[in-house]
Amino acid sequence: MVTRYAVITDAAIELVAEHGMRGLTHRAVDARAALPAGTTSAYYRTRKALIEALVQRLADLDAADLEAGGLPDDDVPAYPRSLPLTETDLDGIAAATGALLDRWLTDGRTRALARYACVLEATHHPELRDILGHGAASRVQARAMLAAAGAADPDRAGDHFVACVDGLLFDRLAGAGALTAPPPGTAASRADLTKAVRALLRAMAV
Amino acid sequence: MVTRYAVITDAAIELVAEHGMRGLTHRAVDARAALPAGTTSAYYRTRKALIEALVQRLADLDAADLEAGGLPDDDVPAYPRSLPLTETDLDGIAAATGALLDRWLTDGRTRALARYACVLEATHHPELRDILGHGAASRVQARAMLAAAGAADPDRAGDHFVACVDGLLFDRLAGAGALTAPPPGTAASRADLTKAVRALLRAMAV
DNA sequence: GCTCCCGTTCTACACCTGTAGAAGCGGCAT
DNA sequence: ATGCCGCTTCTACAGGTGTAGAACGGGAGC
Repeated sequence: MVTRYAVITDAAIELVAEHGMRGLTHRAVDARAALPAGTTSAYYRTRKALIEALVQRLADLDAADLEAGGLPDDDVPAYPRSLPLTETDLDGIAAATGALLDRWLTDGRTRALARYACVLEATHHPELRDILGHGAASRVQARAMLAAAGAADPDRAGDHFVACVDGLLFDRLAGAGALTAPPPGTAASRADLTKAVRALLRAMAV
Repeated sequence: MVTRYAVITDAAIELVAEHGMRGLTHRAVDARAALPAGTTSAYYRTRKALIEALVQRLADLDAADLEAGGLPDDDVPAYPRSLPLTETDLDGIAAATGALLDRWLTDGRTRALARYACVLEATHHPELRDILGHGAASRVQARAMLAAAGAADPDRAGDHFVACVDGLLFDRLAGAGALTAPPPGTAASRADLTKAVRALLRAMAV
């Protein structure tokens, strides 16, 4: 059974992805989740509480994905749900990352868009940053990988790496690079992303 | 003499940077620009018109910076206002890019934040994308540079490059990497960014 | 049976926002 | 000076939004 809290926060995520933070209102969430009017307002009295719950939900979903390790998604077996922690071969890492990025562009698009909106929001609401714990997991992963690959300063390099990967993702999500890039969800897209990530890894691992 | 249009759109940019798109209202702009109530509403009857003007203003400001080429800023002589188009030495390009990025983190922070908010907004309002012409200039520049550096596929590589650079910027703007990164505005910050960009260039130029 | 309680649903209300139109005002041409 | 015309300023108003609290309902405990 899905708790009502999850129903509400999931609807909130969809709204933010579709209409931006501005589209997030108590009543809109009720409508989107097909709940009786006033429900969201009862569960999260203030808007701040609603946003925090939304961000927490994003973090929880990520944690669940991480939990699954590199295992394929039940729903979409072609994709991993997160990077395999054990992998040390750079080509393998790049391929997995490329696939993962492509997933964020297709199935995960909603969540990805909501996340960027929240990260931006965290700029003027620091408490969100703590909840989001911004990409702490991927950061740790990246550092470990680069350390294993023999980078001189794996911590800095790891941070640069995840920032760049986030940039690649954002670029396509926002449709900036989408004009020239291969369409998401295709093998070409995965290959292109993999290639970029591979280059990044090679660059950072020195 | 500064036109009233510029006063309004500049105030709008500040508002968006500080409080997000949600903070952008006709009345808030009036207050921020210390204009009589109702002024913004008279100049831009609809909210959509206001946003489009804001985005256009961002584009114009960028164009003005580009116009200045790699020349130092009048206000802040330590920084260039855009990348030198002529430069072909990779180390030189990296240094200039690093300095430029650091500028976006300090003096240009407001504009940078507003831009990211608008890019995100463009996700659900495609007409904004056309106005913003997303980073077309930097894209062209990057492609040319990488072509000169002998990259195999300079167009794709150039796009990857600007996406990654944007990622580095966003990462620090949003305060994600800001915890571990050197504080902006310092030589250390510039060095760190330059190093990351240098690595990127090396990676993409193959 | 009645009672109490907690989760749910409904209503109220002050305030904010977008947008339209009226009122005011200064200069220009007649 | 008179009348006209543009810019500017003010006011109105219909929704929308955040938040609080009242009404409802059904199951647990007596």
